[in-house]
Amino acid sequence: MNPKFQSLRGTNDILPDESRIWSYLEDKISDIFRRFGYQEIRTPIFERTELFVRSIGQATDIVNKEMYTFTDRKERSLTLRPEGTAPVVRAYLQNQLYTKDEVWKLYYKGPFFRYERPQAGRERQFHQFGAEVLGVMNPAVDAEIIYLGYLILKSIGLDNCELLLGSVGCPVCRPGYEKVIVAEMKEHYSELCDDCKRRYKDNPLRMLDCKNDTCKKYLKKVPAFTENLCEYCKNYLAKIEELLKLLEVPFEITPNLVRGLDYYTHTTFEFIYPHLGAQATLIGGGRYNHLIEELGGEDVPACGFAGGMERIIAALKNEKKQLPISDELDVFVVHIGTECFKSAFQLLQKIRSGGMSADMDYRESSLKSQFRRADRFKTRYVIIIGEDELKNRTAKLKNMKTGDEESIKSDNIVSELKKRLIK
RNA sequence: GUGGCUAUGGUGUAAAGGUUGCACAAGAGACUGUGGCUCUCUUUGUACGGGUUCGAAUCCCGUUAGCCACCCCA
Repeated sequence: MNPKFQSLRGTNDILPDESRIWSYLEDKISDIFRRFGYQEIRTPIFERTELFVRSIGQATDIVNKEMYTFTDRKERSLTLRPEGTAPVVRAYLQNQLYTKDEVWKLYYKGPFFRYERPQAGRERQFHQFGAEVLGVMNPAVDAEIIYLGYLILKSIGLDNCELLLGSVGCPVCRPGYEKVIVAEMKEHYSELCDDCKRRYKDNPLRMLDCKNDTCKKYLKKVPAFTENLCEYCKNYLAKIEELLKLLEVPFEITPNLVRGLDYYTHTTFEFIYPHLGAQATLIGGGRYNHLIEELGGEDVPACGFAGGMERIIAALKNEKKQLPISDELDVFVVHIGTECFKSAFQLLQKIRSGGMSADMDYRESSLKSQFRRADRFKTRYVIIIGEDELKNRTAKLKNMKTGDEESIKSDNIVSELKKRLIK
């Protein structure tokens, strides 16, 4: 078959076999967020373009080439949200949440959009969940945010991820360190790759992330940022390390963990699942102390992370772990002959009203094919209504696991099923 | 955005320019009221649009989509 339409590049239909996994994970993740005291927030799918430009950073790849931006009928530039933090901060300011409480712990989940070349683990419409703590500057928050990510991954069976931890400094020490990089790289400028030449001017810190061999060679001589942090930042990072050790979360200090969004300050971290190819980051996050001010609020500190659903599911599949997903059907109603259809249909709805899952074949299929169907649906009990049963005002109840059959009075079917299925 | 690889029933795979075959899945039956196992039968395909050729799944071009690497990020 050649359908007239197909989904756009980088977008996917999540079919029942997959959506079962999605719902399971979403429930599990929401549950953990709630246990940690986070409340859900839902923000619109699109915002003014300027919000993302201001928050993510003019010079970043996301803003420069990866946004789904369009003009609406009033000639406003709008953008499909490429990430979750900026909208949350916007909502926090717009709704003046800070007047109701100094501290907010929020979580979200949903679709996000980036115009990139798709690849396994990278879609144009992808799905993230995330958490933000607004209003507290304390290493305990950073540590808890990291622990939260750790626990989510662990509780779904991904307990062998690597945690990378770093710091991008603060306005006190970052400019100084950028000078160190620039000074060190000055004499090699002509040999740098094109990207690094640009970064040299725009954002020297990003050079540390370069994969080019020549650049890497020279960058090795640059002292690690973790050695050049100001006393405050150094202490802050050390306290997070201390708390993570307390919580028995293994981590690795990465001197050059630079993230692609400009708003980060101090803490940055990433959970990596190494067997996933190039798209290995499952969860990424950090502290963003000046974003709220940048978007027009007071200077409120904040910290958060986001995790990628598609990647987590890919990792889970790679692990070949069985998820405890139940797709069993409680009851399948089998009918024989036109006469019995009505009673079967009525009974079906009664069973459902009684709180059990039930289905039937709406076609007049053979008994055999109805049973085959019941079997495929992993049915626990089959109810059979035929002419004999109709005459005697009874139905046959068959336990599909044991094969046992018994005859039951019509009036008692629902209660008998309940007795067996609902504990 | 750059480079490379790929596209055959619903799914997974064969056919080295000459009849699109197999397995699984799906449907019907093998007992005139009973599923899983077995057996039989049936349905369904060369991604789309051009070109080369007597003849194209096969060669060429374009489109679309997927994959891989770069880039970036969740």
